[in-house]
Amino acid sequence: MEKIDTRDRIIAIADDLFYQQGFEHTSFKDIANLLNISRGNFYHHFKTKDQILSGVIERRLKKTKAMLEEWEKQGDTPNQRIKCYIRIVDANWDKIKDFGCPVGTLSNELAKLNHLNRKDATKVFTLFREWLRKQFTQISHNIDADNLALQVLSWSQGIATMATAFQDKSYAEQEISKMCHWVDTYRREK
Amino acid sequence: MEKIDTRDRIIAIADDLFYQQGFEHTSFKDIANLLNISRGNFYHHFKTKDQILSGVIERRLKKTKAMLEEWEKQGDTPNQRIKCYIRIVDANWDKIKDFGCPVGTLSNELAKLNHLNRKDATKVFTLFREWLRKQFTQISHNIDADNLALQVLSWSQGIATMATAFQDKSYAEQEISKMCHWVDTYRREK
DNA sequence: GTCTATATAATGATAGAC
DNA sequence: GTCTATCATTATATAGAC
Repeated sequence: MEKIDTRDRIIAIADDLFYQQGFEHTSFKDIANLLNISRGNFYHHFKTKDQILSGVIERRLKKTKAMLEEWEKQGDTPNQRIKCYIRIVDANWDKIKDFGCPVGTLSNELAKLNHLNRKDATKVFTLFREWLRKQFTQISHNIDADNLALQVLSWSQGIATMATAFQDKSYAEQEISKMCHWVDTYRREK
Repeated sequence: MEKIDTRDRIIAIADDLFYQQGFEHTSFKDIANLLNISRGNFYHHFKTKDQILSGVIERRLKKTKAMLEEWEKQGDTPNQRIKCYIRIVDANWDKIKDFGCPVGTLSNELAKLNHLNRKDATKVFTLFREWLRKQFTQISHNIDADNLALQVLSWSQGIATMATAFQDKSYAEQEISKMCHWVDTYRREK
């Protein structure tokens, strides 16, 4: 396991570039240059560019699952855990202001391309959605947890899009603190 | 004025295609096929593809201004006028669920491309923002009208992104009605 | 103003040597 | 597993006839 697998390195670089440049705008040449490998080498690991996309989405699903598990450990209460999600816009501000949310922007790009992997990209959203739903359920069984999960996703996506358009960090911070306060209006029953 | 200008026809088709396929994914060939003109003909009207983008953004700015003026006539109160904006997600649902919001998705695409016209695309957002700010100011001078304008934009963008990802119309309708109700918590002083 | 023909560069993808 | 050709296609863009 000492040697880093080329396939994994391709996917890791493609993940970054698909996020920062968009899927379609990223060429094999871009990835090859950053990895110092030849373009022909790609086709030993992937038959098509779409397969790289599949690999990238798979990687994002794995990373997201790992992050959600980490948040389970970090937050003692469901409210705290939900706030872990809310704060990622602030934590990743520098990237979001330039490239948007990686989940939302890929979803939008693949929608326009009518791409076969569109539904797969949505799965990343679904991971967050179900995790958030689970947290809200732990707060109370008398609330529409799935609906609240969607609201958190939606709110965050709005902030991310505004961030990319206007790059106003103070507005984002304000909205994030409002969201955190809003979450705490839902309290666990004793 | 009987003859429709080819330049205008190019921009109108490009406007649609940039929205539905993305700017970069749309080729001259795509536009030419729909217009039944030759590719070479383009360069009589535009020197580069970027100039078509500029033309499209200019067109969108004009159309947006016209729409905002129309809403000024339609709504008797600032609250009603703001709701004209809020309802466009519902009115354009069929397109938004497939292609997202034309303003937000172009803003995001040009951000990733680090495109020279990125700031111009943001101007469409700014038109809505300033118009909404004006409406909120008419409701009351004791509120942060610009901040509320941003909130309306942000909220709508979140709904649009969720629409493209999950295509759940009932959720969108619910959020829209919540927004309308929220707007009416701000009332004009007598 | 519109067309055909063409230049040029880049793309995704393949074949085969090492 | 990686490389160097190379192919076929597509893209933006140009030149010049009509």
